[in-house]
Amino acid sequence: MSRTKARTALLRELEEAMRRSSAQGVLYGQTVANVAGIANSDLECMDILYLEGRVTAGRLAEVTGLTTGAITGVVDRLEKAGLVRRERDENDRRKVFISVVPEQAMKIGQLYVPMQQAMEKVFGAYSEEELRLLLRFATEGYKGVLAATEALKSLLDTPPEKRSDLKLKKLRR
Amino acid sequence: MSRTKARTALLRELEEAMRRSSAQGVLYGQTVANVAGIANSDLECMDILYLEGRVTAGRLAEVTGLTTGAITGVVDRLEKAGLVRRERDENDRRKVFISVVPEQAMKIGQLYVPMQQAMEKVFGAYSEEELRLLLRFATEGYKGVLAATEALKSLLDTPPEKRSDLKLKKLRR
DNA sequence: CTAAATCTCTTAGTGACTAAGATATATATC
DNA sequence: GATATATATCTTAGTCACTAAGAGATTTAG
Repeated sequence: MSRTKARTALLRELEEAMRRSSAQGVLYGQTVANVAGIANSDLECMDILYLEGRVTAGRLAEVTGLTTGAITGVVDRLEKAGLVRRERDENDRRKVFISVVPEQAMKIGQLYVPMQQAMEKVFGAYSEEELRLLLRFATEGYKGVLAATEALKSLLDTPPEKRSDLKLKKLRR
Repeated sequence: MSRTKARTALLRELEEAMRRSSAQGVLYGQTVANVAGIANSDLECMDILYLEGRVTAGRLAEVTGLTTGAITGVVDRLEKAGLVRRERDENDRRKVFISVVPEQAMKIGQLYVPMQQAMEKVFGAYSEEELRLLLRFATEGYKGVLAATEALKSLLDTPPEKRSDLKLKKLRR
């Protein structure tokens, strides 16, 4: 019994700690956007472009969950800031590929240096085996949160009379 | 050397996994706000109220980094939704305390159930000792990110000519 | 008692977003 | 090959949460 209680307390602490560090991570991202002088969504798109390389406007809309109209605005701003370029696909001229301008984008990359250094320092204190445990946890955690998100979204498709009587708005993705 | 390389690769994977799960966590929060039919900041304030209990409008502005004007809007919306109540401080009648209406707020709490279940399931696969490691990591990680955020913000106070030539906007916190 | 400080709210203006539809191009059908 | 349908992006009009600045209202200091 005492064993179980200790574990319960540990789990609560863990949840709290995870929440806090996650919230702080969000704040870091917002600060990066602020310092770079771009909107939050703009930074998110830069991130996607960095991960996926050359990507169409429609794909950005898909991944971010924004409308194509909003993406037009995002790309306009990023282009004006010299961070990305629009390139029409020569095979399918309806498509517009967005690609980063590496020299400019690198300046944004610089803003992640403090974070990387902090993380290096933290990771430095762990053995390789411990790091593997952390990796396993991060991977499983991601899957768990993804599943939870889907579960939550599916509430929206449940007819309202079968749900709690919260006032609900349409979800936009 | 091969040892070092393996570790480097592990670290990269870890960073990537952390980033992904963190991004998914943000998405979960946005989904909660969407399902509840309130704005993101409104949910953040509910969160603070839940953690800190009865809190003044000014304190909400402080913690969220929003202006007091924005908080007036947040509280207006939350009050209209029946989630919080405004109460004037009888000792200092300039102050307005905000407190949650438990019955209504509980409905929002329900929206975190899928997440909690997912997390329980993930945590279930770990021994108590492993959980302690995760807690240590989460705690240290939080501190690291916090420090990194401060370091990044301090760039803003550095005179522009000593910084990279990024176009910068004023930060708002 | 008056001046300054503190706390919230109001006002005017801005920027990112959505929904709906316009435009341009590509694909399928007869 | 012409016409209809589908696809990809952009445009337009309107909305909503936000900021900056300052207007009450009340408290604290001199």
